[in-house]
Amino acid sequence: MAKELKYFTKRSEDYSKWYNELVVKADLAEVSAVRGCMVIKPYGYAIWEKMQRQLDDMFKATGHQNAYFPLLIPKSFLSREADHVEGFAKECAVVTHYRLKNDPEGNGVVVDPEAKLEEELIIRPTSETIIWNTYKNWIHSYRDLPILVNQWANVFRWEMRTRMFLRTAEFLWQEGHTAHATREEAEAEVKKMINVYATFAQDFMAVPVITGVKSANERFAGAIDTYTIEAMMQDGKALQSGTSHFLGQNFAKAFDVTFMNKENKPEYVWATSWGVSTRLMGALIMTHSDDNGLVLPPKLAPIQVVIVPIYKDEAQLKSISERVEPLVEELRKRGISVKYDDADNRRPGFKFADYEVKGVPVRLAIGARDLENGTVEIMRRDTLEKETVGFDGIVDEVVRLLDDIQSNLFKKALAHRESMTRTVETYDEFKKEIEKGGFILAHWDGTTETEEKIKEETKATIRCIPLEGDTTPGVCMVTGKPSARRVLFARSY
RNA sequence: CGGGGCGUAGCGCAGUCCGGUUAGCGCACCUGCUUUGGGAGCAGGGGGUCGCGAGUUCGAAUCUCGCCACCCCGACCA
Repeated sequence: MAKELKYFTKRSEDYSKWYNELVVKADLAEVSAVRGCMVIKPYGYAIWEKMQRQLDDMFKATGHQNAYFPLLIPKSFLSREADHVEGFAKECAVVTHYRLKNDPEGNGVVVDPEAKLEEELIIRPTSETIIWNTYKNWIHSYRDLPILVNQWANVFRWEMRTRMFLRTAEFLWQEGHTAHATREEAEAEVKKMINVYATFAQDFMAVPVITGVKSANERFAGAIDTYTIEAMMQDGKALQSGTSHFLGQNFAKAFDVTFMNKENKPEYVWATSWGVSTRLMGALIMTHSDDNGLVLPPKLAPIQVVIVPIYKDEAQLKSISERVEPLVEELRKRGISVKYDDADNRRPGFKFADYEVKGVPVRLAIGARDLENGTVEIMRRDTLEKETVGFDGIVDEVVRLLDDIQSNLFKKALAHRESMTRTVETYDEFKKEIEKGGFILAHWDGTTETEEKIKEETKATIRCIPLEGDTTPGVCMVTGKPSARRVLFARSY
């Protein structure tokens, strides 16, 4: 099976380059003509749609509804919450005019200087402000609460450096924005949603994650607490894959959103927000893929099974098709998405390689030889193992295999993470270990100064204070001051 | 914004140092024949503002100056 890599930079040679090539060659996305933006191609978008559908079901199951809010946000809204604006002010696209006109000098069109807006509009980097400005009108009584709303949308941040899926100027995401009568209820919502994300990542993406709380330094601008799921990529770097924020009453105060409680007294509303983005696509790619291309977990693969006929002439194709069509139907009845690729403008070898690059989990190949023997060749993308099995019972075999691939991918990713997670006691040890990549569990005194020092000297940040795991106290590896528990360090994307 | 790199066909690149035929190669594309159980072979064909602008020169992809774009490393990144 050792095959020359004709199309890829090896993963081990240049991880960045491998990733970029993979995204393009698996037909997921490409760099667009617009600075910092990305074109998501149909195949990539199909994966995103599967993620969307699953997440949306999970949101509905936890009592949420979808709504939609404007793309443009009056600049003044962003001045309301001081901490919040601090995190975004510098990185937003601003709309200043509302009209174009023909260039008097004949060079196409120019911005009409007459059409200057009195108040500039900001293209949303996130929607807290416009949503809380709206919630002010929706909320008057405790009877109006809770509001459990989610929005699927695009957002835009003028990032200085972009990478496909991981950090693009424009990206697609969902943002949940909930309003509650009590602190306890809001805090429970925050935890509930980070757990939804963790479940989704692990059960559907087959990406193991560590759930935890962000340090003060790393949390969302305007939040009291930020919960996160952190995944480890194959190169040992961490990827923040989803966040859930407890916003306290900060936005309620900034937008003056109060409700009358049962005692007829006004109170500020408690808020949460939570989101995952197309960055999850990056996590998916960087967790499972190999030197032959993309590897998709069956639950998110747009095509779960591809069937490739091998034939010499029309007559052979016809008899193969007659054999395959009932199989396709049978598989579809079992809820499996199947593609029967009988295109005659590509040779089988090309198709094999092509579906491997695209990460299709299971491939069936069937030719004249198989027709005679009553067999079919079956290959699994995760291990690239193939075997020839009897045609009868192939449906059950495919179902079993899809299941097995799904759990195998998770196990593999988990084993990789475990093997690259270490515990260290001293700062010297830390500095040495961080160079090898991966997660490091170490004691920290809880101060921003120490965190900054570590970041500056090692480029590692605190990914989170895990909710689970070893909670024994100790002393900070840098300052020797007391530490409540070990926290998770890594270099990150 | 700092450091480095790059810009030549749809994509990837050579040619630039040291100016001189008609600007070249691989992939992709088109046509034909043979092929089809792991990215087919042969033959033929199409496709170029050499990033943009100015300058030097008999002559510029090549030298000079200016500008622009993109990529990488930093800074930045709820």
